Amino acid sequence: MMEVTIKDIARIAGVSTGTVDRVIHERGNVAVEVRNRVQQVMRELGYQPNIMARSLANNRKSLRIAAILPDYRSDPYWVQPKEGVERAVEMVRHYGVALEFHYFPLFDPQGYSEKIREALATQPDAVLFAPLFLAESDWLIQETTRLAIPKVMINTRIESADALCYIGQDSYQSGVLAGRLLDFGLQDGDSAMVLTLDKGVRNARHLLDKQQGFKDFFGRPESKSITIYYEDFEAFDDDKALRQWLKTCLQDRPRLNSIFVTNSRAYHLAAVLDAETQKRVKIVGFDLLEPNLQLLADNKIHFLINQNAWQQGYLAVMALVNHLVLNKPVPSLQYLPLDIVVKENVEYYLQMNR
Amino acid sequence: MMEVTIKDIARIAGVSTGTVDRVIHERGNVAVEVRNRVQQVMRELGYQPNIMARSLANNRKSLRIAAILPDYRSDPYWVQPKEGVERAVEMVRHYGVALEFHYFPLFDPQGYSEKIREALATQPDAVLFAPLFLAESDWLIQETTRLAIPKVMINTRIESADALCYIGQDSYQSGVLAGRLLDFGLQDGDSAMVLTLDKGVRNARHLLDKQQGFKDFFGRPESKSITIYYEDFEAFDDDKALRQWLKTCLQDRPRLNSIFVTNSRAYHLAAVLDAETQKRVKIVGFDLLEPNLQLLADNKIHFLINQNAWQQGYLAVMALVNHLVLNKPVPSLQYLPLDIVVKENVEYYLQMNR
DNA sequence: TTACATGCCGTGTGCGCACACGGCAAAAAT
DNA sequence: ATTTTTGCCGTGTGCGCACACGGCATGTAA
Repeated sequence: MMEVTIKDIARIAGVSTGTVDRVIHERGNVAVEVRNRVQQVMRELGYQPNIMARSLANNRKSLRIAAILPDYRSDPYWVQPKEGVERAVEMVRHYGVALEFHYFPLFDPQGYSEKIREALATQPDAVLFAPLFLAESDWLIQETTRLAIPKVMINTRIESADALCYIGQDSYQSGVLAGRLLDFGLQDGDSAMVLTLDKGVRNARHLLDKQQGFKDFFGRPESKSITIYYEDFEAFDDDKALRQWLKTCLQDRPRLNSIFVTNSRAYHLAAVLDAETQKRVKIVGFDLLEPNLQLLADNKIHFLINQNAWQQGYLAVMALVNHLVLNKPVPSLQYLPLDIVVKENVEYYLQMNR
Repeated sequence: MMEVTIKDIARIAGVSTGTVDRVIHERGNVAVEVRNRVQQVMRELGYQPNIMARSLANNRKSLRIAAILPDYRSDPYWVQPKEGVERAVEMVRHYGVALEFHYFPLFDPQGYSEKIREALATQPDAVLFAPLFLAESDWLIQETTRLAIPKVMINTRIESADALCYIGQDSYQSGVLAGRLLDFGLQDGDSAMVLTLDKGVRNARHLLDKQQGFKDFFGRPESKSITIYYEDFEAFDDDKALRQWLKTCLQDRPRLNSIFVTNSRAYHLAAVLDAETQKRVKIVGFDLLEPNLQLLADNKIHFLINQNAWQQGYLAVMALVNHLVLNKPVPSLQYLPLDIVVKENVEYYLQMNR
C-alpha cells in the first residue's frame, strides 16, 4: 500500500531527489537525457505527488483573497454566498488562506466602485467578486489583469473578463425550468405572469435571460398554450402598494393562474395575496431564504428554484485554492445545479449547508 | 497568519512538545496539574491540529475496507454507488486507504451470504455494505460487532445493527414527494397507480415505505382528491407481457392519468406505452439511469427523483475515513437529498459525478 | 545501604515534499 | 596557464505531527 515517492523515482532513475524535484517543477538545470529518464520513470510508476506533504512543505506562502460582495445585511440572498465563502476558508485554513470581505450597498454603483478601490489597495493575491454593475467593474477587471491578479466571478457573468472562472447559475436555463414546472400544473388557455421585483435594473442581463428562457419554453411544441405577461414592480418593499397593484393586475385576467418571480423576492408577493388568490395562483420563485421557506411550508409558494448561492461562495474560494495552491486545473465555467425545491424535500438542501 | 502549533503550546505552557502530544492523545504519563495547564493553553489559543501534518505522520497505518454490494453488471442502478465508492477511494488514497469489492448477484440471498463470508475472511478493518437481505445480514452484523469491525450501511437500513452510520434515501419521504409532484399536475377525480416492478420482494421495507408516503400525501387536506391503485408486476423484463398487462390495467380506468414507479425501473414501463397513452399518463420514477434519461428527454417520463446513489457510495467511504483516520465525528444517520429532476435540469446532476 | 521499579518528562527521528545552498567539473574569459 | 563563469547535480533543513526511546527523579524492595 506504499505510495510512490520522489525517493523511489530518484533511486530507480539513478539521480538524487533534488533532481527529481527540479524535473517535477520544471525549474531547469537538468540535462536533457536525465530529465527524460526521470519523466519516463515517473510515468512508469504512475507517480502522484502526496498532497499532504506538498502543502505541508508549502505552508510558508499564504494566499490573501479579497472578496467584494453586496452587503448581506441589505438583502438576505447575499447571506448565502458569504457563508459559503466563510466555510470554504475555514476548510482550507491549513493552506494559509486568508480572506477579507469588502461589502458594498446592493443598489449603489458608487459604493461598489469605492469598495473595489479599497479592496485593490490591500494588494491581494486574488480577487473574488460579484460584478453586479457592469460599467463599474471595468476598472477592476483591467487593473487585476494588468497586475496579473487572478479573479473569480460569481452570480453575474462578464464574458469579456479573462477571469480564472465564473461560478453561478445559468439564468436562461432557470427560466426554461420555471416554464417546465408551471406548464405541468397549468391548463391550455391559462396565462402566466413573469414578474420582476427589483430596483432600477429592469434590464439587467440575468433577469432578461430568465424571461427569455421562460418565453422560449412556451414556444416549444411540447408545451401547453399559455399567454405570458411581463410586469415590473419596483416598490416591492411597500406591501400596500404591491397589494393594490397586484389586484388591478389580476382582475382583468381571470385565467392568470401562475406567477414566475424572477429573483429571490417571491415572499414579498406571496405575502400580500388574499386567501382566494393564493389557492388559484401557482407561484414559482428562487432561493431558500427564510421568508420564502415559510411561505413554501404554508403552500403559498409552490416551487422554489434553488440557485445554490451558498455553493457559489464555497466553490469560488475552492477554485482559487485549487489553482493557486494545489496547481489543479479549474473549469473556467461552472454552472450550479438548479434544484427544484418543494416543501417535501426542502429539508435536505437546508441541512447540507450546516 | 501562522497557525498555532504544538510547539507554541509547549513553549507557553512551559513543557516539551512530547508532553503536549501526550495530553492531546490522552496517552497518560502526565502529571495532573501539567495536563490541566496544557489543556488550558490549548483552549486559549484555539489550537486546531494541522490535518496535513497529522496524516503525513500517520501514513504508516493503512485502512483496508471490504465493500459488499450488488453486482453492478446485473442492474444499472448499482453502477452509481460503485463509482462513488471508487471516486472517494481515489480522493483519500494518501491516507493509505485500500478497498476491495465483493459483488453479489442482485436477487440471490445465497450468493449474498457467500460474499459476506468471503469478505470477512480477508480480515478487513472496516466493512461497507448494502443489507438487501435482512436475514442473511444477521451473521455479518453479529460477526463485525464481535470483532469490533466498524461498518457503514447504504441503501437499506437495519436499525438494530449498531453500525457507524447509515447513508441512504428516506424512502417514506420520497413517496410523499412523488405524491406532491403528481398532485400538481392532476385534477380532482383523477387516479394514480403505484407500480412495483421487482422480483420476489413485494413487501420489501423500502418499497412499502414509498407506498405509504405516497398514500399519506393524498390523505392530506391540501391535496386533491385522487384515487390510488396499487399494482405489482414481476416480469418487467418481458416487454410484451408488460405491455399486455398494462393495457388491461388502463382500459377500465379512464382517469388513470399518472403512474408512480417505486424504483429505478420506470424505463421498462415508459418504453412500452403507446403514443396516445404517453401523452395522457404522467410518470414519476427514480434515479438517473441511462435508459431513464433517454425517456426523460423524450418527455415520456415527467419527473425522476434522484436518490443520489453515487453520493451514497462516496459518503460511505468518507464516513469511514473521517471516523477511523481523521477522528472526526460522523452522523449516524445521513439522508441524501431527493432531487427533483426534469429534462431541463438533469445536466447539472450528471456533471457533478464526473 | 544497594538494587530495582515507576511516574513523569524531554529529545530525536521520520513521514514526503520544496527549496536553499554549496560542490564539482567543463566551458569561457582573462 | 590562470581565474571566472556556467551548467548540472547532491545534500541538508524544515514544514507540524506521532511516536519510540531514553533520562532523571522518587518510591519500593532486597
